[in-house]
Amino acid sequence: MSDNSPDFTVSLRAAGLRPTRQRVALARVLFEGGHRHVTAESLHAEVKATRMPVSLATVYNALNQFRDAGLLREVVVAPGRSYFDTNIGHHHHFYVETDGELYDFPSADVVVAGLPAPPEGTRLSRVDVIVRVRR
Amino acid sequence: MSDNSPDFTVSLRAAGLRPTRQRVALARVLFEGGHRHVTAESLHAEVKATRMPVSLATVYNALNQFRDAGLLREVVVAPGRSYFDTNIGHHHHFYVETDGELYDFPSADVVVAGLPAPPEGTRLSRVDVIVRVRR
DNA sequence: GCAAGTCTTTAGAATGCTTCTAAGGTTCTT
DNA sequence: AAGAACCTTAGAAGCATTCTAAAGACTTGC
Ligand SMILES: [Mn+2]
Ligand SMILES: [Mn+2]
Ligand SMILES: [Zn+2]
Ligand SMILES: [Zn+2]
Repeated sequence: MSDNSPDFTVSLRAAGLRPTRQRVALARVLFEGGHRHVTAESLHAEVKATRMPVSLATVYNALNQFRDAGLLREVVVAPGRSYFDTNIGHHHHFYVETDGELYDFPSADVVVAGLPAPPEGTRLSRVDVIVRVRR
Repeated sequence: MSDNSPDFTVSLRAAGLRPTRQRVALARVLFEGGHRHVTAESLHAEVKATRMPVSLATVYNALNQFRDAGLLREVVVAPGRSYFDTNIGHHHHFYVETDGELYDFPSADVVVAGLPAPPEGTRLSRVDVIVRVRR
């Protein structure tokens, strides 16, 4: 590579995924700017606009693979409304119910204390805090 | 009414809903015992077992109406996985990702402190804490 | 570089959950 | 009891997501 763009080929390979044209194009849209909250549909629209057509099935495949590889996390806010989040650090969300928008806020400010022990035989996976607001 | 069962006719009417046979049968299954987490499908199976057949469309209609009336709350834990919760008091949830079970825990024990102010022009609706665990 | 092997993409079909349609039935009001 | 309003229902439709299987792309060893 002779330019200064991040080498998604390397990170995809490190995640155990072949760096195909489609996955590289999707990774660029997802990870080149700041943090993003995308749906499969919105990402599909964006990547098509880059003149690298990718099928919707491939967008779903890639999002699920990226999530399974730890490159993304999934946030479910409402039935049939799932966002993929490029911010994989500790943080929580505002969800604006009236228009479907999702905003981050750092978990550093928030204290979630006094959680009971997980049910017998289970191990903690993640604590999601979703603050639902309306306009 | 001559027996000692709760009069769902009254609570349904208070919620602005006609106490039809179907809604009363559903209310009985939902509210007669302790708190419940049901899906449309699971409730449909239960009410059919009471020999009062109700269509699945009616179960969906009733769950949405009960929720809109504040008799139930909806908890979305995963894409395509929505529970209706008869516990409408303040509490939070353990979600066992590996088998789809949902358990309550009281919010009294839990402190969620330091939440940032809601985005401009929005009002707080609810704070959901979902503690995800795996077996 | 080339072939073989493996993995990926894709269009379109299928799925699963939820909502809609519109026709017939129930409940409420007078 | 009659009219009006509302409710239930089967089946169709909708929507997000996954599956199928055939064609294409990437990788490895030569
Ligand atoms: Mn998914
Ligand atoms: Mn619903
Ligand atoms: Zn986020
Ligand atoms: Zn609950």
